[in-house]
Formats: sequence, C-alpha cells, structure tokens
Amino acid sequence: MIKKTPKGQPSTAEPILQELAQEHELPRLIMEHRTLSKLKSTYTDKLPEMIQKTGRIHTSYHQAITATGRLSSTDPNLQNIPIRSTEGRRIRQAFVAPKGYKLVAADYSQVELRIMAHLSQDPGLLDAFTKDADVHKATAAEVFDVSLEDVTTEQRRRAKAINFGLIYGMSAFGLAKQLGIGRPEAGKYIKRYFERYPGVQQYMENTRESAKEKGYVETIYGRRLYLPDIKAKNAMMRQAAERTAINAPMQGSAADIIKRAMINMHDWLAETDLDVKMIMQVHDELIFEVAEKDLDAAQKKIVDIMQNSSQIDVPLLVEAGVGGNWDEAH
DNA sequence: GAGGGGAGCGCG
DNA sequence: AAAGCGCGCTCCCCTC
Repeated sequence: MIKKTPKGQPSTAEPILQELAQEHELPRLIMEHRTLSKLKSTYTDKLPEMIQKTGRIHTSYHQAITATGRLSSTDPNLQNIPIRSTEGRRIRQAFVAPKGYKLVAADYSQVELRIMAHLSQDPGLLDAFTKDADVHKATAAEVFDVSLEDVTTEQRRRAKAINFGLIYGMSAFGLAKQLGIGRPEAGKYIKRYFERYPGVQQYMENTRESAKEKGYVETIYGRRLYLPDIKAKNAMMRQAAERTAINAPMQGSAADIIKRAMINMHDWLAETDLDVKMIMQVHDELIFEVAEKDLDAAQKKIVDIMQNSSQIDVPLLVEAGVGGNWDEAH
C-alpha cells in the first residue's frame, strides 16, 4: 500500500517508511541515512563554524515569537540539540564546562501535567502529585484497573502516551496510531481515563466552551492566546483551534513559570558571591555553569528558586543533575 | 542570487 | 476529510 502526499507523490514520511521496513531493507536504510545526515548537516558540520571570539557558541533567544509564550532560540537553535538517540547524544556531549567548572541542568518534572492538575482541580490528579506518585504509573493503574504493584512496563508506556496525548488534545484516532492499537481500544482507554479523572474531562469541555465564548484562552498568569478559528465553519480548522485551546494554557503556563524563575534567578545571580552563570533555557529546563567549589550551594539555591517562584495547587518539582558535559548533567 | 514553501526531522 | 501542541534548520524545488 503506497501512501500519497497531498501532491500525489508517493509519501516517504517516517511512519510510512517504518511500516514498509517490515517487508523491505531499503526503507530502514533511508531512515538511518536521514537521521545521520540530519545530525551531520545541522549539528556536527555547523556548530563548530559558529564558535565566537569568546570560544563559545552564543544563541539568540526571542521573547515575542511563539503563540504560547515560550522563548524561541535561533542562530543556532540550542533548544533542539539531540538527546533521544545515542548517536545524537554525542553532539550534546560536546557542550562542556570549562576547567574547574561543571554544568548543572535543572528541569521541571512533568510541569504541564502538574498544571493540568491545577487547572482541572481533578481530585485524583491533585492527589497523585501531592503524594509525589509516579503519575504515569498511577494513570496506568486507573485506566487498566490494576493495583499499582501490578502495572506492567507496557501499561505504563501506554498511560504515558495517554497523558501526553491529553495535553495535546489528541483523539482516539491519534492515540491508536501512536500506540499501534485499534481505534476502539484507544477509545476505551480514553473513556476509562475520563471516568477516573472526571475533573480533566470537565476542564477540557469548559476550555472549549470558554474559548468559543470569549475568543481566547489564558495562562494562570493571564497571558492570552486569541483563537479566531474557534468559530470556523470548516471543521478541520475549528478542531485544530480547539486542540490549541486545550494545549495553550498548559504549555503557556509552563512558560510563565520558568520565566518567573529566570527573573528571580537573575536577581539572585546579581547579589550572590557564588561563581555561577545561567547559560541556557530549553522550555522546562535551565542550564548553569558553576564553579566546582560552589556546586552544592548553587544547586540547592537553583532548585529552590525554580520550585518556589510560582505557586500552584500541587508541588513544583525540579530535578537537577551535574556533569562535565551537557549530556552527563541529565 | 534571493526568497518562498513543502517535506522531513531535531527538541520540549 | 482529518485525526497531537509549540518551535527552527536543512534540503530541495520553484519563481522572480
């Protein structure tokens, strides 16, 4: 079965090749070539050319580009440095601390799901985060109706896909495709989820309604995203706007939270005697360069500022790692 | 030679 | 008919 692009050409998109790879050797080789040539052309070849007089690569951050309030990063984009593949990680390993220094990477744990708990006030979700439970595991136990101890790796993986899917406004169709299961089964999972977390379902419905009524959605700190297409006659346009309406308060509130932390971080950095610099932001993560002698004190303060710059109805948890390079710091 | 747009793919 | 949010960069093809 050859899938076509909108222009009628045979599609060579990744998921299609994945399927074709079951039967043929070539698609796998094409995928492998794409991965490696992407890494080479975008990172391995380019980044060394971008080293400045300082001996460093300096990105530009833009504060007024994204619809949700995130920063964006260009020339080079340091918010898409590889991490998911082992070959890719070798590029991340090239980001190193100077002698006598270490990198500290501090990231918010599941911040968007925590915001979903806050916004929806769903008792089950609030409870999971308040108890600092493994939220994907807890979701698996609810959706698959097993005890926490009996959750399998596969069930946890599926629950994780459900949790992410919800943040993006995904349908049963999308979940089925994501998990490689049938649509009816995916529909069952979603139904179970909403039975167990009714506050979340209510929140989703309220958000769609409110977006239609007001023409915008907003973050917990009140930044708005206007959605003119929410009333579109074209169902595809309208549904896309509805998914944006669901996602934007969570993604946008997460952006607000890290921005507040960065402002407080700046104030602390201006007054502290510790040898520490804030050098990068990657959406839910801040990276610092810290003198080895100040590591413990700095790490503690960094986590403290990130966790306490905003208050929502569940704890904000920050996990910090230390390493000689950016990969190790994770 | 510059710039637009699509396909594809890197990240959260 | 489409079906998962938000970005930026490279490659390729096309137009001006």
